[in-house]
Amino acid sequence: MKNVQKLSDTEMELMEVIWECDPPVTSTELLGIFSQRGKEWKAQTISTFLSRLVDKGALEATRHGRTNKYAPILSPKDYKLAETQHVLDGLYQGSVKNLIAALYDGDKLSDEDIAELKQWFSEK
Amino acid sequence: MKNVQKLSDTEMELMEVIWECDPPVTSTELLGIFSQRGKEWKAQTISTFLSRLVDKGALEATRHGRTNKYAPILSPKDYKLAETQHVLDGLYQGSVKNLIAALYDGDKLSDEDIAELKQWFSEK
DNA sequence: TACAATTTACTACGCGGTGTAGTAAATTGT
DNA sequence: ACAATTTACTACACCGCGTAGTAAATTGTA
Repeated sequence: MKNVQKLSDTEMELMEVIWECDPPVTSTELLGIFSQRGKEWKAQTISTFLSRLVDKGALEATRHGRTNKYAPILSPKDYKLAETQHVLDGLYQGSVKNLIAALYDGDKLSDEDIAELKQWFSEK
Repeated sequence: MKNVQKLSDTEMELMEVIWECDPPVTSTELLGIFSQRGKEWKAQTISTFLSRLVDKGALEATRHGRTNKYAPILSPKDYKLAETQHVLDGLYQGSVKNLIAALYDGDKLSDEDIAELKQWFSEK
């Protein structure tokens, strides 16, 4: 897993969709999907975002005639891990225990959370 | 805990220092501290950041003669919680278990981590 | 085969945040 | 009364973002 570049909100929105709708996909397909969801983008706007995602190493584009097919290089798993690691390192000295303790200390762990986690850990 | 505004890298650097060196502090004191660490800022630069931090609701300034004393409103705890919650909500549907599972799945949990966490949970 | 339509590549632009700092105004110690 | 200090206000260049126009490539079709 290489250096994962930070994605903007809209870029993430695109990635989410691409991850779901089994790739590779074309810009036109995406345009359709977003239009269904009420996102009325100009074709050009989507294209720009796709290009930027390619630049950032999140997508890969392969030419087919005049259209591109886009497929993820970055997996949701890798992206989320990278983001999570970033927070972990930046705020908790990389320690998951510190994170959990902080959440607990800040009353952000419900009883259900704790039960769930206890359960989870007992299985490891 | 109110709406915590996102702080930039340098703003965070300032906050970290202020959190450590028991507040309230003056811009001149901070200037000194940063100069010791090799950060040679113009006095004005620090002042600007302090003002912005006041605007963002992270600091509170009280006038004493011609100088200000700055004290944190936002605690490190609150800031970290807010950030953490943001990631949790954005990437893991707000579920800590999802986060832990993702880390585990991505081999980001060392055996020590797991042991430590098991231990921690057994005490709750 | 020439042309109209489609899709991408390249370019642009306004906006807001960041890092940096100058200049003006307030205040104070001398 | 004045020089020094500190803040308030303002500025500015740069970058990323959201958005899209225009030019170039390609293709289906008349």
